[in-house]
Amino acid sequence: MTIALNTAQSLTLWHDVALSMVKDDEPDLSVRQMCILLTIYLEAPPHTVRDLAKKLGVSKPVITRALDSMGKLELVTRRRDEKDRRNVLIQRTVKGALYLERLADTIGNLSRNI
Amino acid sequence: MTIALNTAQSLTLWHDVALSMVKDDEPDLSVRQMCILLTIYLEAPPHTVRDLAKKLGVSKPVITRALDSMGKLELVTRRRDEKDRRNVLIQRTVKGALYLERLADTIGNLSRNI
DNA sequence: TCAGAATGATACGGCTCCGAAACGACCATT
DNA sequence: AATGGTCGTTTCGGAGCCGTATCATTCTGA
Repeated sequence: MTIALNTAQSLTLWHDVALSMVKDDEPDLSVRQMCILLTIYLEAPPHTVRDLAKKLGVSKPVITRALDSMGKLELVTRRRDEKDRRNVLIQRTVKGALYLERLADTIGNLSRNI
Repeated sequence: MTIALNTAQSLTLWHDVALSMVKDDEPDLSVRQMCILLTIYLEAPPHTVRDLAKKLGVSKPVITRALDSMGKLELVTRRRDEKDRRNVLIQRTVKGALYLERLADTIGNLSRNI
């Protein structure tokens, strides 16, 4: 199935979703944080700091700090890789999955009305 | 025409667009800034600080500061309302229109591939 | 005309984030 | 065991944004 949004539909959808994110109580994630979170949940593990930095084209500290913030919100967790203890494996959480499920619901519902 | 995105489609689209925003050179707009910008361009004028604050459910300083930032990027302009000089009318710019046109293109193109 | 309301901007203290550089822990090779 | 490379984190100064409270300007209506 192919979906194609025209200009007005694209912007309206983006606006409506952004508005719902602004209006709910939870603190807004930055575009970078959202991008990291979605990568972790959409792509197959394992996820490491260096891989994410490369995928997003940002520096490693950006990833570390974003994981700190989202870790406080319990949207992601970190664990040492026992096979190679230099690596940190980034993992999903129940709260993160629910957060993105809600986001998908919002997008899906709003996409129905444009 | 009705469009309905399922969960995976919604999140993939959001991820892809966020990634393209992160990767381009321009500084990322916050969710609030984006929401304000889209409101200005999608809804009919006039737009005032207090109206935008009410629509987004945020305080007036949030709007003032977002307009400052986006004004520096030349995405919006402000002008005094001569009929009631307490009001400030927020206006579109060529640069802002082009910015959103590009965003809509990105969304439209990425929506075609999911 | 003048007190009060309305509007947008600013001051303040606090928090987050940024990019670049340096760091400690760990691994691989010899 | 030593060395060089890899990985994630931390540090540093600087910049941006937040919410609350307050401000100056402008309008309104008794």
